[in-house]
Amino acid sequence: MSVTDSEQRKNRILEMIIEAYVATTNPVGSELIAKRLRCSLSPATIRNIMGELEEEGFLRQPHTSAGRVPTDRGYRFYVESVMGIRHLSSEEVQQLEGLIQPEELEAEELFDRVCMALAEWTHQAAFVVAPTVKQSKVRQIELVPVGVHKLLCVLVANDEMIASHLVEIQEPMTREEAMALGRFINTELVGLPFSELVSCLERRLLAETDSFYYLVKRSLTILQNALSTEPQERLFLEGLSYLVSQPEFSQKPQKVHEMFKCFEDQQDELLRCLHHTSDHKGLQVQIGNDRALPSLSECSYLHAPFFIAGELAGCVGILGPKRMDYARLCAMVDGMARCVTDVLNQWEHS
Amino acid sequence: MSVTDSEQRKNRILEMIIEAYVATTNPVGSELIAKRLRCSLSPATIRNIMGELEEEGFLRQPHTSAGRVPTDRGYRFYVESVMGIRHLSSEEVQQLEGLIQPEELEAEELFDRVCMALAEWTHQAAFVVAPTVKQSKVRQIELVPVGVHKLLCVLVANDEMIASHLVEIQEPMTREEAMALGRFINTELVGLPFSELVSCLERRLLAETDSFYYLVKRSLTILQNALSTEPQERLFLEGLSYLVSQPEFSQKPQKVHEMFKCFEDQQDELLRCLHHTSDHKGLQVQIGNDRALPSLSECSYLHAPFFIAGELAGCVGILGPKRMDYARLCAMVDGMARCVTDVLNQWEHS
DNA sequence: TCTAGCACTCAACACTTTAGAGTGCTAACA
DNA sequence: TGTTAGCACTCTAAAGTGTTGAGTGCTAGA
Repeated sequence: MSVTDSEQRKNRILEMIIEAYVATTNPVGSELIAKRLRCSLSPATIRNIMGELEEEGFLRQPHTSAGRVPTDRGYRFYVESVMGIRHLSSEEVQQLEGLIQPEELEAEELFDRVCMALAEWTHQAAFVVAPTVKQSKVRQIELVPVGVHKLLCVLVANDEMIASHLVEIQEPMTREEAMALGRFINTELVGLPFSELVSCLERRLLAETDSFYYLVKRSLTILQNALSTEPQERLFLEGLSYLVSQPEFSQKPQKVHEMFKCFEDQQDELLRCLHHTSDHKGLQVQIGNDRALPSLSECSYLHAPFFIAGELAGCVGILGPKRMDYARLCAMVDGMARCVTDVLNQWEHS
Repeated sequence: MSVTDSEQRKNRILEMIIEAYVATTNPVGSELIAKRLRCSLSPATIRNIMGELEEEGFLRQPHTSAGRVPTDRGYRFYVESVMGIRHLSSEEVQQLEGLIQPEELEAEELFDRVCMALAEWTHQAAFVVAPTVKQSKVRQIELVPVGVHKLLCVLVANDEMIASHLVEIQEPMTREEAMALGRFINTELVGLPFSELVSCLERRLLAETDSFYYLVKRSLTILQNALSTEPQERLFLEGLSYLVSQPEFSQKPQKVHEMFKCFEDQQDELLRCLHHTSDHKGLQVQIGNDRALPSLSECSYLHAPFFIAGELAGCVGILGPKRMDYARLCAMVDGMARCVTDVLNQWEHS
């Protein structure tokens, strides 16, 4: 038997162990695997191989007389080298698009639906990290006086994102003044990234010779105020009940409490974590994460990016116990991300 | 000993049992109560009284040789007749106002903060049922064309509530047309309740002689669309981790899963439930609720209304296990509700 | 009307036993 | 050299047993 043959067999056995464990939550013994292999190998041989896999750090035994359980490293190896990702058929993707296609036009509504649909579909806690206007460029900004000392500032980005913020203003502003200011903003600032608006206006203000000095100053105050409350990105989170009902957590209420505390109080941390590992490469799998978020050390999350006009815009993903059906769920998350990209780009062109 | 004396004593003992049980989660025995009463009665006498309380349905025994535990009826009686509500001092209310007073001006932000602050303060899951523009009257409506086929419809109510909805329009609309339509709406419809806008416009449309026929028709389409996606009221929910960590639930993962499923999928039902029992009378306590929401049968919730311009606007409350410190929590919820009323009315007058 | 005393009940805990699942090792076999 | 049967060994989970102690209800007497 060649070296690669033996390696292949080992991988196959690791795969079977992981799949059996994921399905049953029970440590997997040599006999079960032998049975599944239809007598091509005896339990004793399987045991030898399992011993090797344990030495290499892919498996471990909860106790002497128990079967084997995958380690983080085992899962990781499985995800990266062993499992096959089934891609969704185009019919499945179309069905999915029907599911999330909202009648309304607001991006927020779409992301919310995507998140709920993903949770419902995978029976796992699902999340969406969504972009906000702050990541795009100005298409249009409208100022609507509301009452005497308030101004509703509507920010429209070139990728259909919309945000509106109420801003307090010291001196009252008439509708005409608001329109003049709006005209100024919409001729001078269109096309700039929202993230650079403030610094750009500040620069113009320093060069005091600007003939629009007063307009620049006033827009700066308002936009600074409006943009300060606009987050960089938004997190949608749904289906937490699925997380609670996982057998590995239902015996550890302490763990569940920690996780929920984390969702409530550490959203920034959580976002940073998801964002940090997300890049253009596509689907990502994170198995456990002791360093960044100890409360989620017993969880895995997997997420895939979606794009607007070819640019990375955000990601969709799920969060579950380490013991999850990676092959199936990867396909689903990946499919959903593609689907979101499709829908967003249909919007773009409409 | 007169009848009322004996009744008073019985109530005192019920009170002590409930308070001891709330504090420890353990069934309460006669000896403990006797000790707390500083030897004014012997355990045997207490036992007799406890026996009576059990016959009357206020207490029950988990098993023969256990202490007593309050029944729903026991809690109810305690809340209605026995416990004393301490009201918050004005300093405490002021402190509270400092805590929730947001720097931003949006009502949504306020309610969100109130909800989080209440959860943090009480260490219970907290909720706010908040009004939307649909419950108020039109102060101002602005139409902002966004792109070619979209219109942002900003609804400003006379009580500072603001909502904006993106509406798809068939025929493109210029900025001038939008302004004309806006002028029409803001002269003709101001002061009407948002809930009656559509029917009012429909009536005018039937009387075809209206000289503004075209404007009426166009506003109807737009407002119908904008208002259809505006909910009647919004539910804010925070601090669910506190619910998870209650000892009575941490042993019943099934229950926790049901509760979370309910929060995720039955928000309407939940809202209806909270709204139904909320009225002008003030603080309300619901102990268990088997009929309406079986998933929350093990929970109590208590909530107090807040007002805008003297009108019932919504409520704030908490949700926890039946075994909760009603006296303390009632005072807190009541205080928070008053505080919200104060803040909202300060806004109103500013 | 209250209380001391007593018999009774039952959950909780510690302890023991047993069954069985699974292992590692060894010697024999292909 | 890789595979396998056999066997001793380990350890958990479940079931059974005995003991303890908290708490009760009842009764008779103050």
